Parts: sequence; structure tokens; C-alpha cells
Amino acid sequence: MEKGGNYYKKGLWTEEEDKILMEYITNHGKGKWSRIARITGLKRCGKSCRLRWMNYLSPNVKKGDFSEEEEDLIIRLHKLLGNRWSLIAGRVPGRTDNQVKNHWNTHLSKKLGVKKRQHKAGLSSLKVPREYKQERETLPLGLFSNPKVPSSDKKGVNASPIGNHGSWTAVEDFDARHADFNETSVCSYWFSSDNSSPSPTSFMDVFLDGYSPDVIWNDLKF
DNA sequence: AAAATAACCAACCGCCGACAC
DNA sequence: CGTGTCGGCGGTTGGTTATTT
Repeated sequence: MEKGGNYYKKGLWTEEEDKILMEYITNHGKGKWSRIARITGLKRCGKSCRLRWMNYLSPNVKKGDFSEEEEDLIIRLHKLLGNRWSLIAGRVPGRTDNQVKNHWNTHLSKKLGVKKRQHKAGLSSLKVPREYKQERETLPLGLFSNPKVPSSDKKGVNASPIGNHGSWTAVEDFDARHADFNETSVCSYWFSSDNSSPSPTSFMDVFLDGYSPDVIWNDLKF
């Protein structure tokens, strides 16, 4: 019944719908998105509810224009990670993957003269372990934190998936056949390695420009 | 002032991996 | 094992708003 036909509403959310969703999350917490429709009567599918919360209603979401610092960070991270929007957003406090993606597509790609789809190849094969995904929200935001983000939103966690994730298949074979140590392949290596501090120079050059390597490394533990 | 075009961005879609049964 | 469900991700769409003609 629920799946069929037009049971679920589509399109923009109304204030009333937002209110219902907020109320549900206040009472039950995040997760179990697909239950929301059943419990609240909201005619939105679980995915839609999750997206609305993640991209708009969550108090962690920062509204307003991107600062120069944020843009700079996104450009750097995109150069490093390609279109891994969730990873990039994870390092830009208060910004969601959708925001980052939209901002890139509408502003930054033009600014940089980047053609669409160019970066798909980069780390597209990068697999992120579930533990990391679960912890992503709680990554330390330290270095690049925007003062506008309430400190209560920065859940300090020392989680550092790197180092105990030799199983990361990201790199699959690291494309060893064509390994020419461009930024993305270096990054692939970086992600896949069991080494605790692999810091290929070319990668560091690309990413760290303007930042202290120590600070970056301490903060950027994927 | 009106129409056409461009820009923006919220939300949808399809796919995937993890997990429970 | 296979199957179904769920949450998550990246690409894309389409409605709205802004700008240009």
C-alpha cells in the first residue's frame, strides 16, 4: 500500500511537514526514517524525511553563503577527493553534501573552469568502511571549524579509521597498472595504506598548500 | 512591462552495501 | 546461501528566482 501509487507526497516541504518531522525527531531521535510516515501520518517516504532532516532541519546545518575559507577548503578537498561530496562535506563544518555539491556545480566549477564529470574517476572506487560512515558525523571539526557552528555541535571523537582498516578496498588494486602518482592515485594509496602516516609529497603539496601539515594531519583523519 | 534566458538549489532517483531474517 | 529492508551516496531534475533582452 505505502509503496504503491502516490501514497507519498513529493516536492517541496511545507512548514507543517517540517514541524511534524522535527517533532518526531525530538521525541524519537534520528534514524528509523521509514517509520515516520506510519507513526506521524506524514506522507513522506523515509528517504525524503532523512534528506529533509540532513539537508535542512538539522541544527548542524549552516545556512547562508559560503565563506572564502569554505570555498578554498572545498576546492582543495575536491582536488584531492573528486566528487566525494559526503567526504568533502564531512570536512566543511555545518555544510551538507548537497550544499557542497550544489555550490560546486553552480559556482566553483565555473570559477575554476572545471567541466562536469571530470572528477568521477578519481576516487570513485574508494570504498568507505561502515565504521567510518557511522563515525563521520562525529569527526573532530577542529581546524576548519567555523566560529558560527555551536561548539555543542562538535562531538569530539578520536575515531580514526585509518590505521586499523587494512581492509579498505578502495583502491582495489590502486590501479597499479597505470600508477603515475597523480593526486588521485596518491590519495588512493594514502587511503588504502596501513601506514599510520603515509604522506606522499605530491599529495601533500596539492592539499596542504597554505596550511600547516601538522595541523592538517592531526585534523584530517579519515 | 513582458518575455526569454540563466542561475540557483531543494528534492528525487537509482544504485549500492550492510544487515536481519 | 537468497531475499527484503534500510540508510547512505552521487547524479540529475525541475521549480523558483534573478537577470537580461
